[in-house]
Amino acid sequence: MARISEVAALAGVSTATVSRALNGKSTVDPELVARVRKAADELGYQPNGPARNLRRQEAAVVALIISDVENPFFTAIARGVEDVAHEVGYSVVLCNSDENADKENRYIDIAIQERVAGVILSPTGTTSSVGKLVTRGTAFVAVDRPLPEQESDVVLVDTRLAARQATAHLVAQGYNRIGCITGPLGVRTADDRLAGYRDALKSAKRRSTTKLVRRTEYKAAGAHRAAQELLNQEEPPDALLVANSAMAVGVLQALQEHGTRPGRDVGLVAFDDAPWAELVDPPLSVVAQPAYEIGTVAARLLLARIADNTRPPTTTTLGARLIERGSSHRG
Amino acid sequence: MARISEVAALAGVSTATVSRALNGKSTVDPELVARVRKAADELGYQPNGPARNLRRQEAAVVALIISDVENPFFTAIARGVEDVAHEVGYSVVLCNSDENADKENRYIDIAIQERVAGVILSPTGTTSSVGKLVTRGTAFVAVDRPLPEQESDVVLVDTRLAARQATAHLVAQGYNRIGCITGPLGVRTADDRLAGYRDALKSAKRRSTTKLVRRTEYKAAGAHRAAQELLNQEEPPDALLVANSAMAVGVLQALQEHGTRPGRDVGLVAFDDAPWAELVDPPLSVVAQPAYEIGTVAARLLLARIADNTRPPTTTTLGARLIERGSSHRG
DNA sequence: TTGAAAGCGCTAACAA
DNA sequence: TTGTTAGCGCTTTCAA
Repeated sequence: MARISEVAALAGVSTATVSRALNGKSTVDPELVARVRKAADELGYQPNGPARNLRRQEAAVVALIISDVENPFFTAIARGVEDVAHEVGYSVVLCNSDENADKENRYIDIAIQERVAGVILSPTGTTSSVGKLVTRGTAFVAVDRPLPEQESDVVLVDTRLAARQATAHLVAQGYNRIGCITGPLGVRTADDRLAGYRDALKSAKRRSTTKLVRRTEYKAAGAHRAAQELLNQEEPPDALLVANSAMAVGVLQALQEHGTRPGRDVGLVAFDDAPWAELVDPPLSVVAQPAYEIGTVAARLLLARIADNTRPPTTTTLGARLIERGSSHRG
Repeated sequence: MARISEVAALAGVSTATVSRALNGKSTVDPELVARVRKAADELGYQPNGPARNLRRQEAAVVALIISDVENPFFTAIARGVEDVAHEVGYSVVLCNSDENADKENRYIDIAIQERVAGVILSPTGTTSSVGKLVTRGTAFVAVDRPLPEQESDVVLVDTRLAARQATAHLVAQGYNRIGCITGPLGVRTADDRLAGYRDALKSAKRRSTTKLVRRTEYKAAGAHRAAQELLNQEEPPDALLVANSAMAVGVLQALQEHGTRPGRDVGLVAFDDAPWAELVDPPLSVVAQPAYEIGTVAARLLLARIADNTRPPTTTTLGARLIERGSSHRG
C-alpha cells in the first residue's frame, strides 16, 4: 500500500508538503497541491489511519454504544448522531452493548484504546464504567438514561411524565385495574415509567398494587410471559401500560392467545411509535419518543464538549407525545 | 494517559516485557506477569490502539457495512457477525451506507485507512468501489447481494427461488392477478425477487404484465404509493408479492385505506418475518430469511480469508422458508 | 513557502 | 527469559 513517501517522491516534493497539501493546510503553492493530488491519485494513496491518529493523538471518530441494535428507538438515535457527525467530518462507529454491563465496559475500553474523540452511550445503568472516560478526559454524552454519578451532558426524554400522561389517559377512558409491564429494576427508563404510572394512579386516587406490575427484560418474550401471568390472575388488569415496542409485541401476542381484544377488553398504551403500530387491530396507542432528535442533540453536545471539555455539564430533556389510537378506547 | 514505559518503570522491567506480559506471550516469568499486571492496573493503563495497529500493520477489527440500520434483516445479520467475531477477539464496527453508493464508498475508504482486518458488506450494487479492497488485499465478504465482478466470498439467500415459491403459493390459493412490489432496478435482491415471481407465473402459464409490477425504494413510503397505484388501476391485482417488511408496512397501510382486506380481497406474501407479522389481522404470510445465519457464515468466511487470502472464493447460498399465514388464504 | 528531522507508543527482531 | 533498539507512517516543529 502506497506510503506518503512514495507520493512525495512521485510529486518531487517532501513528505511534509504532501501532508500539508492533502490536509488542505493554508500555505502551499497551488501548483504543488495539484502535483501532489495527481501523484496521490495515481498511486491510489490512502493515508494510514493508525499512523495519523498516533501522531495526532486523536481519531476523528465518535463511538456510539447503544443497548440494543434491534430496537428501532436506538437505531433512530444512531441516524441522528450519524447525520450530525458526518456533517463535520467525523465517523461514527456503532457498538451494541446488548444491555450487558460487560459488553458496555468492553466497548468503552476499546473506545479509549482507539483514542476516539468522543463517546455517546445509553448506559446499562449498573456500575457504569463511564468513570474511566471521565478520568481520561474523553468527551462523552449519555442518552436515554442519566448516569448515577451525573457528571456529564445527558439527553433524556421526560419519560416519567409521559408514563403519567399515558396512564391518566387510560384512567380517563374508564379503565379501572390498570397494570404496568416495564423493564428491569435499575434501568432508569424502566423505573421512571413505573414511577409515572404510579404518579397517575395516585392523583386519580386509585390504589396501586404490585399485583398489577411486572418487570422483565425489554424484550418480547419476557413481556409475553408477564402478560400471561397478569391475565391469568384472579383479578386481571383491564388495561396495561407497556414500556417499549418490543414488549408490546409480546403483550399483543399474549392477548391474542387469551382471546382478549385490545381496547374493548384491555386498554393498551405502549412506548415507542413502531411503524406497525397502526396496522394492528385495533391500532396501538403509543407514546412517541423523539429518538432521531435525541441523536442529533447528543451529537451536537458531544462536538461542543470535544471542542471544550470545561463546559459545564448540561441536561436536555425532550418531550414525548401520546398518540391515542384504538387500543386505549373502549368503543 | 499512562504509557507502556510508565508501566515498565513501575514494574521495574522493560517495555518489551510489559508488552509480552500483557499480550499473553508464551515466555514470561509468571512472577513478572503478576508485577506487570499490578502496575498496569494501578496506572489504569490502556494500550494505545493506533500505536499498536501502526506497529502491527493491522487492527483486530472488522467493518460491517450494511445498507440500512433500521432494517431488522440487516441488524440480525449484524448480530450474527458480532457473535462470531467476538469469540475470536475481533471488534465489529457497524457502518450504515443507507443504500447510497457514496456513503458506501466513504466507509470503504475509512475501512482501508484504518487498516481493518476485513470488511463485510451488502453492496449497493452500482459501481461497487469494492475493487479498492481487492487491489489492496483487504479480506472481504459480500452478503445478501453478489458483486458484479464476483471475485470474492459471498453469502446469499436463494431469493429467486423463494420468490417463485411464494408466488406459486399465491397461484395455488386461487389468486389470479398477482402483482409484485419490489426494490429498485439494479439492486440484485430486488431483481431476483421479481425474476422469481415471473418464473412462477410462467410455469403456471399465467401471463405476466408490467401493469402489475412496481419498483420503488425498499421503504414503506414508496411501497405505499406503489400499492395505491396498483389498487386504483382498472384491473387491480388480487394478490401481491412484497419484497421486504418495511414495504409490507406501506402496502398494509394502503390496503387499509382502500378498505381492502388482506387474504380475502388481496392475497399477500412479504419477504422477512418481522416480529409483528403475526399480530396484524389476518396474520401476514412471509418468506423468512436466515439473517442471523448469514451473519455467522459471513463472519467465519471472513476470518478464514483473513487467515489465508489465497483461498478460492466461495459462494454460500442459504435457503429461505415460506411461512403461510392468513394473508395468503382466501378463507 | 518548503524541507529536514523528531517523535507519537507500541511490538518484534536481535542480542545477551 | 529479558532488555535494547529499530521502525511502523504520519504530522509538525524548526530552520532555511
